[in-house]
Amino acid sequence: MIELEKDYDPRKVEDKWLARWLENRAYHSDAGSGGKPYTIVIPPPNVTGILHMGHALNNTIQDILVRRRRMQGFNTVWLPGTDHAGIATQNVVERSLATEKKTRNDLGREAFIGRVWEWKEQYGGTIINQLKKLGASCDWERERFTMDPGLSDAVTEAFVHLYGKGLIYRGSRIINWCPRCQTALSDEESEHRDSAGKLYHIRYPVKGGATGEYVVVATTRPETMLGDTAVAVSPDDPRYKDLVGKTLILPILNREIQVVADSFVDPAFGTGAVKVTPAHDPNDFEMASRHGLKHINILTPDAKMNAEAGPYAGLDRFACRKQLVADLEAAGLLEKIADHNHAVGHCYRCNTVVEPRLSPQWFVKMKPLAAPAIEAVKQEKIVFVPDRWTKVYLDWMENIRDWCISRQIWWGHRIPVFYCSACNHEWAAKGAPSRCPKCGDAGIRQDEDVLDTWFSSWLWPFSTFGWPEKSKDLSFYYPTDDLVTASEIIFFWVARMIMAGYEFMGDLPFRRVYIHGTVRDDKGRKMSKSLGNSIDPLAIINEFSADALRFSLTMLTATGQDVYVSNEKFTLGRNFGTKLWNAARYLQMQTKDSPAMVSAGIPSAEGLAVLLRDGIALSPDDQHILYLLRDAIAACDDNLDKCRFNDAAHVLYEFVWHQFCDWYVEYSKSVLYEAQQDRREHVLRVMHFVFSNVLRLLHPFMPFMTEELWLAMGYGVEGGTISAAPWPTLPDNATLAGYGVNKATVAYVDDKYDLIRVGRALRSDYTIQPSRKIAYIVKPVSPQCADALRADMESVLQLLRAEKVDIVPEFQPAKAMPSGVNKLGTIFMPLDGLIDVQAETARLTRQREKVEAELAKVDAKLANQAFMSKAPKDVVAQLQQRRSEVLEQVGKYDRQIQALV
RNA sequence: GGGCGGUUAGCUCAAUUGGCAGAGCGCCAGCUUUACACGCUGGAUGUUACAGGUUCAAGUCCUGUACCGCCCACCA
Repeated sequence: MIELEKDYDPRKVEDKWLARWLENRAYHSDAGSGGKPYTIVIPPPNVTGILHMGHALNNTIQDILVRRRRMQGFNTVWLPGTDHAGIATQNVVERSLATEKKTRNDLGREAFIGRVWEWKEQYGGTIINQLKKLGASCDWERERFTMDPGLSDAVTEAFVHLYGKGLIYRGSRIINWCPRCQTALSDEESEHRDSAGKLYHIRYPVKGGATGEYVVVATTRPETMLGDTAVAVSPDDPRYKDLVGKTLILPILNREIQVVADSFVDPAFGTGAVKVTPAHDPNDFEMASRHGLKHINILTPDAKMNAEAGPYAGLDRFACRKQLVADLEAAGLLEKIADHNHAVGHCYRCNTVVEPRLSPQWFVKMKPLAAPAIEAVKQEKIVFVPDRWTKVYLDWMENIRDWCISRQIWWGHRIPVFYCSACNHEWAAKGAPSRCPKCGDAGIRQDEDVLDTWFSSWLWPFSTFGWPEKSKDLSFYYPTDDLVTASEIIFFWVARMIMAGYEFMGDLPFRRVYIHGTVRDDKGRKMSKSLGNSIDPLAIINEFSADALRFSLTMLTATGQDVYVSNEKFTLGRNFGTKLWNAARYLQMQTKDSPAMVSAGIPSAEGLAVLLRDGIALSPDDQHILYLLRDAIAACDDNLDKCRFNDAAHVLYEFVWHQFCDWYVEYSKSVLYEAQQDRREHVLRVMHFVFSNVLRLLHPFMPFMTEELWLAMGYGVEGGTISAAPWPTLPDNATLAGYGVNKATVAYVDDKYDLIRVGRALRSDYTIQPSRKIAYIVKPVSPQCADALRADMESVLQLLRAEKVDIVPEFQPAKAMPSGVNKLGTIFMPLDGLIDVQAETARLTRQREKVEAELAKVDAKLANQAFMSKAPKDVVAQLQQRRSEVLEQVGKYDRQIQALV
């Protein structure tokens, strides 16, 4: 044993263990080196990221899963890494360039990418180090980065494969364009946000019509009219029947445009006439292809008006909107401006309003990839926890649209497509070809675009294990077991990984997806930098400890529900840690003279048998705590199996604090302080046995403190680790009985504790100083109870803090005496004339009223014939049992009140 | 517009399959009880959002309403 300091110093202990774990390669796994595999791949945080509460929760959950499996003997690997986060990282580096008054164009592509790598080398390890501080038991030797050579190779392989199958194509489509990042975004990367906009009603004069003959169109983006090539109306709209086919004059530009009929148009919305801007609206684009309309792009990449915008060329889109509206108004062509709330797309990286824009981009055909991924989930080969996400996933998958994978940025995997300038041949290839495979010309160039970051992430579960090589790791660790992530990322990542798994590996990427809630502030708002309401997990680690952070988060997060946190909430985990620490200290102090007793805490095949070495029978309290320990292990396992992490933590919290500390340790004091040596040692054994189990059960939740205590208590050896200790299992009921744990005794102890509570309440009601030892009298309900209590008197005295407790079966108090009723009997507190008759009458009357109310309730139920005939027997029996108890108590109170007057 | 989640003690949340509504924090009273005041003992606190329904029995199942939140969506 290593003596524990009075105060736990988490900074010292956590730093120490962190260093040792890394040094000892404590969490390294080798393929095939014993044990069935258990695999988790981390959702790779952005390399630009810093640890926030969402990460803390996400990784704590993964660590709980992984640490438990490791202790259960699985060959466990938790693979860490980071994501190159194309746009986000490029933005970060561009910002730092901006401080030097430079742009990426000043550097050129190659030099800029060099800068990004420099940045990555310098700051990219931040979040990994923060994960280590959290206690994440990743196999750090396996850390991967989505841009490292192996993964880049996987990306090219995947691209070439899909290209070869015709599942990747290039086409001009309306895509979401971020004018600030100057790149296309996928549909998922454009976040729709409700905003209070305007609906502008604009008059388009009819060519050759009378003065004042207009078609009025409604639009939220008036500046796009500069790109209009038609106006569409519903074919069934009587108002416009005669207009179809006619020509309108586009105001300002005086472009002649046709009126076309298209069933897309909803006659009930706006004016029933829609301006058609094929180059800046996906629906209009569709309409244009149906009617053979021209596309006129009016925007530059940074969302300024281009030459097509005539007088507005050069203006920013919003400035143009303002000017155009003013000009229309001056020309009498603005009918009205109505308020209109609608959702506007924003760039998920920089929050700029995205602009739908016609642009040549690369796409992946998703429908064929989706089919097996839908099947897998429908057949429950892959399950979502909580189950409701299954529907969200399936809805999205069944309506999946092609994925825009090209980005006009520099940081990322360059699209491996090459063009021959001699023969215009286009092909995809791995490596760096030097000649056109078709004509042999050396004049070739590679596509300028890079791939969407998620194009590398979707390969993560197998690219990290060496794919496309058929590595030993890959065959051993794949498919992975659990994926733990947040709901935001189901479409971005989870769904795509499932598709990639089937497409490239021919097998599912993971068996279970646990979706946890979002961490919010105490007002329910998402934590964000701009709101300034973030709680920094590292600040919590510094103020409390990593264990406290983890345990608190786990306790507070109901399965799949959002969690609201504030600084004070982390005292929960801190206080629990302190409790555990002090329990350990107490145990150590008591064990000083009997060091051998520690052996009961050392996991061994003997298990409980070690307790019985001296042939001493287990006391009722011993039996009780062992029984509850068994229950706690069972409940903890069950909850962890079901991803009910908060319930699992709660079971342990309750067991450790209230069962072990408040009752068992308190009981043990009488034995430890007063009993003879062999009984002392016996109790110490039970305590070490239980405590050792507790430490192991808690290890996944609070790895640092449990590791420290494991060594300090002497359950482990110097240089060892609790993660190598076996996960607790306890014998079933029958075996437990074989060790002398008797279920009836356990039930008796529950009743005994209840009796003690009644006795304590008496003392409290009469404000008797705790230091004053009371002599109680118990009138037992039966001779068996009397025997049990007599045999168990040491425990009763200790827990009741009583001087003595007389068991008097025939006790009839001669005078009024405070008392309380319990299953085992009535407990009296003789006070030697101190009783205040009035106060006591009031107290008893109050208590009687309570019991009587319950009696009335129970009686009403029992009188209900329908209930009696239809309710199951055990429910009725339970109620009848309760009735007799309550009835008896009412009678007791009556008699006591009687005695007072 | 479609979908999902939530509404339970002062606060934050639990409550597997319908079967005596719980915990933490806070609150009240008492405590230098020799591990722990980050503690111990005792205590108070509920029209389970609302309105109906099913059932012997509803926080739990069904129908509807209100409010809060999230996700998806091509009504310009």
